[in-house]
Amino acid sequence: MNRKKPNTRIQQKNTATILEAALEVFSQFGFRGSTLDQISEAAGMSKPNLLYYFPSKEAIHATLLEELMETWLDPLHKLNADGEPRAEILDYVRRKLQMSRDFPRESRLFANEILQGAPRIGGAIQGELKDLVDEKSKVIEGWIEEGKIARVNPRHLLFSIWSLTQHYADFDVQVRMVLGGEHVDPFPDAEAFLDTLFTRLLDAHTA
Amino acid sequence: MNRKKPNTRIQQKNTATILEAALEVFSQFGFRGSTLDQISEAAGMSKPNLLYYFPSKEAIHATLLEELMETWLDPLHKLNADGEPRAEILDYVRRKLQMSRDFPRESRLFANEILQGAPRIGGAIQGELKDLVDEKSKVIEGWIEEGKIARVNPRHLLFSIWSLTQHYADFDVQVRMVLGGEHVDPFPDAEAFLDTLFTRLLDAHTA
DNA sequence: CGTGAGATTGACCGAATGGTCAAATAATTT
DNA sequence: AAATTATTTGACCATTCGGTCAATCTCACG
Repeated sequence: MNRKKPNTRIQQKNTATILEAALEVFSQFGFRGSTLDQISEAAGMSKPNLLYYFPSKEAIHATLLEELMETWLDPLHKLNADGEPRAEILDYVRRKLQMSRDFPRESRLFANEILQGAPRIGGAIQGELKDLVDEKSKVIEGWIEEGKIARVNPRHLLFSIWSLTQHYADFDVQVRMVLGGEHVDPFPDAEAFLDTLFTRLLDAHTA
Repeated sequence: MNRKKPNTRIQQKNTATILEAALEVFSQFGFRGSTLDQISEAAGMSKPNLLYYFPSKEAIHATLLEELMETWLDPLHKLNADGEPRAEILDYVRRKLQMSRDFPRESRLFANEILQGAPRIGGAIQGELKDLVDEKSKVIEGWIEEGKIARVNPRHLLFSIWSLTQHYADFDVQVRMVLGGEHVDPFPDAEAFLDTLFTRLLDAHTA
């Protein structure tokens, strides 16, 4: 009766396999640039079998984006108003950078969606994300008023954290090409750089 | 005889119209996600007419990317080793941000290409761009050694400038949604924020 | 073992895609 | 104005696309 929840082990395994393959493909080519044949090949099963587990290409994509939004908002949720301001923000930066390292495909999936005008997650952006940003901006504003961190535009501070950290996932290819060999791991240097950057930004003339 | 250069006025006008339309479409949907029908409709001419001026979909895309690379490298070229370090870098940031405001589609076209693994401009990235970055990194390194700016990783400094400025073009939709109304212009605040950010980053403990 | 529900796929469909071609139209030249 | 050349497009083609379907295969359970 319930068509949505995977019940048997086979169903669980296959939906997971499909979503994994779809993430690989969608994150690289975007929704319209990806084909069910690509996904089915990546998943190692026939195209009709994909559509046995998901009603359509769009349903697969939608499921991925749904899961993504949770993962995506989580690090910001953890920004604790009662914590030590500098440490809270620097930890947030580190968590976001870690996500770029560990889940680059998710980052690219998100980037693709936004690049195309957020046609499928515009609601979540204007709703959940905006609300969360409003809330956390007030927290940051409070820290500024208390003199705990230097004065900055809170919303643009968040934008800067997103862009700087996601850059290492979304533009990974460029980063590695510019740095030289492909064997190079940019992340240690990136973390050190971002640490320095945000420390200097937030500590400025805060004795 | 010469099939590459637009000679007559009609040719010049039409190739320009086509490239303009193609930029609009490719920048939103990426190469594989865009269709010749979309482009021909956006250009206000028939599909066979597109292919009268360009041999293929790929040729249109390639032409756009070629033009783009010049535009893209130009601001960094202007970073002057003999100028005042802080002003040079801040001017570079402002130029890049201005490009995000004035040429957001070019930025998205570039982002799409990199997201897909830079299959068509990988060469230019490993060649021209890497060389330019190597050169300018030495300049920045020199400024650091002279004590003109605070110590930072020059390459990651450049990455940070790219990511922060391009974010306002590539993620424009998200930025506007999070900030509230669509009538809001994020750029004045963005410029002020980036000014502050890089000033604090580069001035730190440089008496 | 048998059987029936669940899982899998080859063959196929209509629509869309990149691209061709011949015929028509508009400029340009003589 | 006639002839030549450049431009434009409707009709078409082969391929690929998302999706369907009927026919199989598999496997848990009696």
